[in-house]
Amino acid sequence: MRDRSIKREVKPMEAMNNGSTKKELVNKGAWTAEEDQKLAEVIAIHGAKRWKIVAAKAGLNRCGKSCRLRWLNYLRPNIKRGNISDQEEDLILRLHKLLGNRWSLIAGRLPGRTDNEIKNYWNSHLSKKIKHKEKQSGAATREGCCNGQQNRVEEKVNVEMREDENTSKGAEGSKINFDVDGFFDFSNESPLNFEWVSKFLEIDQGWSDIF
DNA sequence: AACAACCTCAACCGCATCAGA
DNA sequence: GTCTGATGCGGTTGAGGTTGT
Repeated sequence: MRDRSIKREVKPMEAMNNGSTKKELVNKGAWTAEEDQKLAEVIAIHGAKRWKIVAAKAGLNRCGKSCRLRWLNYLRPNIKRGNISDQEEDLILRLHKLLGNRWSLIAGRLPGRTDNEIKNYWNSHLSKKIKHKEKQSGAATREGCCNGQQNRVEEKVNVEMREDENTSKGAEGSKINFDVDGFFDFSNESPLNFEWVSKFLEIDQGWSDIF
């Protein structure tokens, strides 16, 4: 994977404002290696929370939000960078079908991947792939296939799942009682435990059977 | 070689939610 | 119960790289 963060020019707020007299000079734009190091050091001491304090302690003129994002998407240990495998791609597709654009939840199922990375991957690769597939299957529909209906069914599943979430997590109206947040609560789970995958695939298969 | 068009991805922005006072 | 600041999330932007002409 390319790392632009070092090559990119840092544009402090001052420069962005054309030298106008802003009280706060907040550093924006790409992070330098030096900033990364400072941030990592401060997080090692104070932990990865209270981002405003972390930002202040690091003395980087960065807002807490920016520090958090940098840590989560880049500096955090065990970050997997580079190509997304076919297996991971398949998983993303299935999870997206199930959850929609809930990138953080999807990322939670892919150890070492960040929500931002998955979101980017989806927008640049998978959404196009799907459009392409739809185009192909759309042609097939005209020849007698029922892909349009299939899409509607998928949409329906998503809607019903959202309703499940919004109501008492197990609404009566839906065909399957499925607690998304419960199911995707990973707090007590090892990231390498993939038992849930088969569980998920079972459910996925269940829907296929229903529709 | 030069330029334009397209692609990728790090980072920002705005909003929603949460937690503490 | 309300207010306020912190945090988290998804959408969007834009710099820089790549590819095509």
